[in-house]
Amino acid sequence: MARTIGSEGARTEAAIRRAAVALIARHGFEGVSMRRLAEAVGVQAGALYRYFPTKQDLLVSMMRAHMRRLIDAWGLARPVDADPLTELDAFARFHVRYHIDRRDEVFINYMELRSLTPENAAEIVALRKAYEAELRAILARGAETGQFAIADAAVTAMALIAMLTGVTTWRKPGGRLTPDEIGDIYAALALRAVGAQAAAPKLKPGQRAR
Amino acid sequence: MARTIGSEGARTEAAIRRAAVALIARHGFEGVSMRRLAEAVGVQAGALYRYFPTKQDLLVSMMRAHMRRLIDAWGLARPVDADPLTELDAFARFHVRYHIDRRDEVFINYMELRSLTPENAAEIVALRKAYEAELRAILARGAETGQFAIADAAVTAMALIAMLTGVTTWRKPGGRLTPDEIGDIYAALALRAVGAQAAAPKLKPGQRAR
Amino acid sequence: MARTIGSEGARTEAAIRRAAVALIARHGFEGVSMRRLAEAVGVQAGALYRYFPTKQDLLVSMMRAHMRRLIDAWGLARPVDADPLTELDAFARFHVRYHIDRRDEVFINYMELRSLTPENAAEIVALRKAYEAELRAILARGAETGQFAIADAAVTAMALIAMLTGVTTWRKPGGRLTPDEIGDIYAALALRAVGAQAAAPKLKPGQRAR
Amino acid sequence: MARTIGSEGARTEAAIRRAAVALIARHGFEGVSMRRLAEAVGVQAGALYRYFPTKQDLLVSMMRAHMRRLIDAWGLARPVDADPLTELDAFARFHVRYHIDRRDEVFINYMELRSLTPENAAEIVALRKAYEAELRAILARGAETGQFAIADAAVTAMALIAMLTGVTTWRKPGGRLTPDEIGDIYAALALRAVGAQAAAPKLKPGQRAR
DNA sequence: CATGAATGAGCATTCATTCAT
DNA sequence: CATGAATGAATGCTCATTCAT
Repeated sequence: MARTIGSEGARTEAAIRRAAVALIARHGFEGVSMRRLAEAVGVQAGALYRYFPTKQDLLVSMMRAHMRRLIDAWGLARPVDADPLTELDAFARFHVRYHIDRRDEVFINYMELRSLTPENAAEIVALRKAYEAELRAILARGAETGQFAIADAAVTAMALIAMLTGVTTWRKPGGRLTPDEIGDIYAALALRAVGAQAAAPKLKPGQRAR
Repeated sequence: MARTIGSEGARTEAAIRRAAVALIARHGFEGVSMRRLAEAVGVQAGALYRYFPTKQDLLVSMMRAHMRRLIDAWGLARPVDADPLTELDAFARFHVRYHIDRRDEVFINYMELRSLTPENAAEIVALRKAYEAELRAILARGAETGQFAIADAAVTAMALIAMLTGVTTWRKPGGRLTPDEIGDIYAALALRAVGAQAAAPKLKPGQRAR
Repeated sequence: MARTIGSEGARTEAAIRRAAVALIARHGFEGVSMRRLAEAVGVQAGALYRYFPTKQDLLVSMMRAHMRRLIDAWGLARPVDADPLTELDAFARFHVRYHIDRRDEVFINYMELRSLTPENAAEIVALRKAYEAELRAILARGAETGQFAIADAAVTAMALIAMLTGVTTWRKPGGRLTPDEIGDIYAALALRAVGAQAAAPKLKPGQRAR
Repeated sequence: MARTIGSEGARTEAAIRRAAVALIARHGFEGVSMRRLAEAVGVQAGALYRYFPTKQDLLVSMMRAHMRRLIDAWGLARPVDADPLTELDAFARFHVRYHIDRRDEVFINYMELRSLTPENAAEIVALRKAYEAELRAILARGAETGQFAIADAAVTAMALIAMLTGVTTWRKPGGRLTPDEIGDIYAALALRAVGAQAAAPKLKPGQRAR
C-alpha cells in the first residue's frame, strides 16, 4: 500500500507519543512491542524509527517531556510572594490536580525509571529532584518562620510527595470525588502533617464530610 | 515438611524464591529470564519447572506469600485492646519498619501487579485491600471516638498508605537515619495528618531534631 | 553529454559512483545501505533511484565500467608489434600499476562477483575472461616462438594473473616501494616463471636491490 | 514437534559447521541468514545459539579452525632437513593441494576477513602472517645459499602466495587436471620465478605437456 | 531533481517452555 | 531431581524500495 495521503510527520510523531503513553502506562515499557505500538498508531513498525531512533529514546523523550511540563506548570501555578503555608497549600492542590490529569504520564515516570539506561535515568532523576526541591524549599522556609513544625525537612518532603502522588493509584476518572475535592482533602492532610493550621476544606454548600 | 527439612527439593525451591526476589526487584519481571534466574540458582532452566509450572506462577506465588506474611505480621504486631491513636501509631511504625526490611518484596508487589494475569491480579489486589482495610478501620474508629478529625476515611487511608510506603523509594540501607528514627518521623506525620496529638518523637538523648 | 557538463544530474551520478566505490570497497556491497551511500553523497536515499533503478544495477554498472576501462587501458598500453617477451613484461607492469592505482575498483570486482545476479555475473565474467585471454594469447605466442617454456598456457595465465593481482592485498599507499619498483619485481617474477630471460629491473641510479 | 531422537550436541555442532562452510562460501557471510543456515542443518534458528553465541563467533571459529589446521598440516608435510629448493617445491605442492581440497574454507578465509570485528580480524591475520612467514623464511634461506635469486623476499613471498592460492578461483572439482598435475605446474612456476632450477614436472609416462 | 514519509520483508537474537534421558 | 537439546514465537531494528509532493 502506498503512503496514506494527508498524514505527515508532525502528526505522526504526536500520534506515536499519544499511543505510547496509553500503552506503556497500561502494559509497561517492556510489555509494549514496537509492532503493537505501530499498530495502535496505524503504521508499520519500521515507520516509528523515523521519529525515535530506538525504543529507549522514545521512552526517555516521553519522560523528559513530562518532567519539563510538570516543572513549568508549577512555575506558572505557584503563588507569588506568598507565605510558606499558602505555598504548601498551593503545591498540594497543584500536585494532586496535575497528577490526576496526567495519570498515565505520571505512572510511566514512576514505574519505568528502571527501564532507562543509566545515563537517561540520571537525567530524569535530576529533573525529578529539581521538582522535589521545590517542596523541600517550602518546608524549610516554613520551618524557619515557625509556621511548620517538622522533624526533618528532607524526609518530610519525600513523605508528602509520596502521599500526594499516591492519588494516582486509586483515583479512577469519574470517581466519587472531583479533583478539587480530592485536592481539598490532600491539602488539609499535608498542612496538618507539618503542624500548620489547615485552611478549612472548601465544601460545597449542603455537602457533608464523609 | 518437618521430616524433609534439608531435602534437595525444598532447598532448591527456597533458593529459587530468594534469587527471584533479588533479580526481579532489580530488573523487573519481564527483565529477568528463566535462564538468568536458573543461573543465579545454579541449575538449568528446565529445573525451575519442577517447582513452578510457569513463570507467571512463580510471580504470583511470591506476591501472594509476601502479602500473607505482611498481613500475618501485622496481626502479631497490632496492639491488643488499644485506642485508635495508639493503633495508628503502631501501624505507621510497623508499616515503615516492615517495608524497610522487606524492600525487594514490597517493590515487586507494587511494580509487578500489571505483570499478573487478570485472575492473579485480582487475588493479590484482594489481599492488598484486606491489609488497607486494617488502616481504614483504625481511621474510622478514631473518627467515631473523636480522636481523629478526617474528611474522608477511605481517601485518608490511601493517602497515609502511600506516604508510609514511599519510604522504600528513598531509604538506602545504611542511610543517615535508622529504621526506628524513620518510624518516629512517619508516625508523627501520620498522627498529625489525621488531627491527632502526635506522640513526641523518641530522640536519643543528646540528639537534636534536624 | 558535452553540453550538459556541470548539470546537477551528471555531477550527482559521478558523486554516487565515487562514494559507492569507496564505501563498498571498505564495507562490502551488502554492508553498505542505500541510506549510508546517500548520506555520503549528501542526498536522500530516494534520490539514488533517479540514477540507478536498483542497488544491483548500481553494482553491475560500477563493475562493468571498471572492466571496460581496464580492457581499454591495456589496449592503449600494449606495445605494438612487439615480441611475446616484451609483451609479457609490459602486461605485468601494466597490470600491477593499474591495480595499484585502482585498488578499490579492483577489490570490488574480485569480491562482489557473488553479489551479482547470475545474468549480471555472467556479463562481468565474460569481460574478465576477455581480459585474461590477452595474457593467455601472449603466453601461447611465446610458447610458439620458443621464448617461453610453459607446461600449460591456461593454468599459467591464471597463475600469473593471480600473482599480479595479489599486489592489492598487501600494498598500502605510501609504502616502502614505489609502484614502478613493484612493477619491476613482479615483471621479473613473471618472466622467469615462464622461463624467459628477465629484463634487468630498472633501478634508479645508485639504488641497490634489496 | 519434540526433540529429534538420537540427535545430539556434538553431531549438531559438526553439522552446523559443515553447513556454514558450504553456504558462506557460496553466498558470503552477510548473504547467509541464521534461519537459512538452520534450515540447512535441519533445526530451528534458535538452536544455533546453543553452539555459537553470535553469528560473528560462528565465523571466527570457522576461520580460526581453518588457519590452525592449515598451519598444522604444513608442519606435518614440510620435509625435514631439506634444502630451500626442496622446501619451496614441497610448500608449493602442499599449498596448492590443501587449497584445492579445502576450497570452501580457503575462500571464506580470504573473503570474509572484513566481516570480522577488529579484534577477531587481528587474530586471524596473525595466524595468516605466521603461515606466510614460513614461505618468507624459505625464500630468505634460499637467497642466502645462493640457490634463489630474488629482489625482495617479502614481496616475492606475497606474490607466490597469491599465485598459489589463486588456484581456488578457477579449479573446479573433476576438472581437466588432477590436483597433482596442478601441483607440478605451480611448483615449477614458483621455482623458476625465484630463479631456481625447477625439477622437471613429473609427467605420467606417455603424457605430453600442453 | 529531490525530499520525506512510509512499506513490507527480513535479520540476529532472546525467550518461555517441553521432554527424552 | 535435573540436564541438555530443541522449539516456535516474538522482539528491536534495518533495509531496499516506492511515491505523492
